[in-house]
Parts: sequence; C-alpha cells; structure tokens
Amino acid sequence: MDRRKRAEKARIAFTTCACHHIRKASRALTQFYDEKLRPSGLRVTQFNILGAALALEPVTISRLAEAIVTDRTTLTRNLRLLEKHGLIRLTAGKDRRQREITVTADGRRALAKAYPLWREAQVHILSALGPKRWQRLLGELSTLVSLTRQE
Amino acid sequence: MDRRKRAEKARIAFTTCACHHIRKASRALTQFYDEKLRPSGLRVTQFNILGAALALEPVTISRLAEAIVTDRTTLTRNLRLLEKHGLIRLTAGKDRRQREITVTADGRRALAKAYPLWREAQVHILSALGPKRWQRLLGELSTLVSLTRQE
DNA sequence: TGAAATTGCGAGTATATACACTGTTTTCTC
DNA sequence: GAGAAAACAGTGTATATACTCGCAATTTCA
Repeated sequence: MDRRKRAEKARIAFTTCACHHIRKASRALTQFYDEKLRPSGLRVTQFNILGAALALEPVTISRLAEAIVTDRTTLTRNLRLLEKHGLIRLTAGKDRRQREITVTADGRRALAKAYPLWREAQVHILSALGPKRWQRLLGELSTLVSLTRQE
Repeated sequence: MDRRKRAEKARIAFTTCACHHIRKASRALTQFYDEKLRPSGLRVTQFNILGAALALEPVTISRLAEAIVTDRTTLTRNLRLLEKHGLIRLTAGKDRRQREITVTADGRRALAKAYPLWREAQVHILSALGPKRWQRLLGELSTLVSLTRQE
C-alpha cells in the first residue's frame, strides 16, 4: 500500500471511529459536570458512585460494580478514596468474603450539597436536547453497551 | 429532607445522569475496541492518536490536541508513550516553542497491522446500528460536545 | 466429608485524563 | 527596542480505568 492510501485509511479511522467519538463526548461531559460540581468537592464519578451506593445500600462491591457497569477493581480503588474522605464505610458482611458499603452521614451531606449543582449541569444538557432526543440518545447508548457485551 | 427523599434523589441522579451514561458507554466501547485491537499491541486511544498524527503530520502538539479534542497535557503524556515505543518522533519546529510530531516507519507498520482489527470492531458496531441511526448518534454526540463548550 | 470449582476481593502494573503551575520563546505595543 | 502579552510546551499531583495474578471463603459434588 502506498503512502497516500495509508494516510487516507488513517484519516478515515480517526474521523469515523465510534469509540473515539464516544470517548470525546465522555471527556467533554465529564469536564462540564466536574466544573459544575466543583464547589461540592465531589467529582461526577464520585457523585455517581456515592448516589448509587446510597440507593442500593447496603451493597457489596461486586454488586455495585455490576450496577454501574464498572470494573470491580476500578470500583475498589474509587471506593477507597470515598472511604478516605469519610463518605462511605466498608464493613465485613456475613459472608466473610464480602465487603458491604454504607454511606456515612458525611456522605449523605456531601450528596445533598452536590445534588443541586448536578441538577444544574443535567438541566443544561437535557433542556437543550429536549426529552425526545434525550430518550432516544439514552436508548442508543444502552444499545452500544449491549453490543459490546454479547459475544 | 428525610432519609427516604434523599435516597430517592440519589436514585434519580444515578439512573438519569447524562454523564454517567456516556461514561458507561465509553468504558464499554473502549474495552470492546481494546480487546479487538489486542493482537496489534495498540490500544484504541493509541490507534486514534497515531492515526490522527499520520493524517495531519507534521503537526504540533497543540494542533493535534485540538483536532482530537483532548487536553494538551494529556496528549503530551500519551505521545511520550508512543515515542518510547518508537512509533512517533518528536522534533523541534522552526518556532522553537513548538514540537512537531511525525509518525515513524514502525508507527505506520503498527497502524497498518491494527487497521483491519479496528475495522472489525467498527463494523460490528456500525452494522448493528445501521447507517441512519449511526449518523444520528454521531450528530447527538457532537451536540453534546458543543453544549459543554459554549458558556 | 474432602477435593474441586466458584465466588469475592485486593495488589501490581500500566494507561488515560486533566487542573494548576512554571518556563521559554515569540509577538505585540508604545 | 524594551517591556508586556500571548503562545507553546512540560511537570506535579490527583483521579479514573482495567488487566493479570493471587488469596481466602464458600459452595458443589463425587
């Protein structure tokens, strides 16, 4: 293959790659939400983990990882940070292999403080799209996730 | 606010957060593409950076960062890795502040080897969606990016 | 009941990401 | 032309991500 063809393929790959576009949007949204959440001291990742933990508590690490579609070992490390800041507690379960996550009073306070800031970011995005486009986008994102899970 | 209401808000936040859903899809797609690309030794991030560099070379770090919508300092570190593996070269430009990126012969070989693997992953996703849904999704992702850029 | 398989989790290692700050070079302005 | 402003890039630090490996507790089953 000559040089020109190779460059052309490279151009196609980087302008059309689905993963690239999703990652790009992910970076942009993360920066946006993080910026809005800054006064709360939580990042959007932490806000989401903490919120999921509160909604599901008491919950084990593996169950929570499954719920938010994150690698378990990634979640372990993210939880360690929340624990260090006193926002969650990790205790041994009945099954001594398991570790149960509970949100502390500080954790609930942090969530309550962050919630209106999150809402501001969320409204900015959702109101611009409108409920119809938003719902459809949500569906497509779910489709993408399941497309990568099935083989 | 009572305990129940707080948990309810937490549940809403983590089930509807736009950022959470995009990040989730991003993780899933990244794992999928990385898995397919594994025999090539490139990750999808590296594949995309290398492809963009080849399409735009010679290009400075800031220009490339702009093109792929990545923080410049992130790109600097990602490029360092590609340089260490001999896939790109970083040379001083005429303007001595700039550093120019060029893809080496090894880099082009790595891209050529990875291309069919990338294509396999890409086809899996795109053929499942079909061109129409894919184009619309691409448009929505662009919209999201610009929604976070404008204030 | 005891060995094998399974389950739950952590550590080691590597990459990706970005904010705040710093230094250097170039350009602009008076 | 000197000083100010802008542009380009690197470092320090912190977080997010996940693969591989390994250990301990539990369950399964012969």
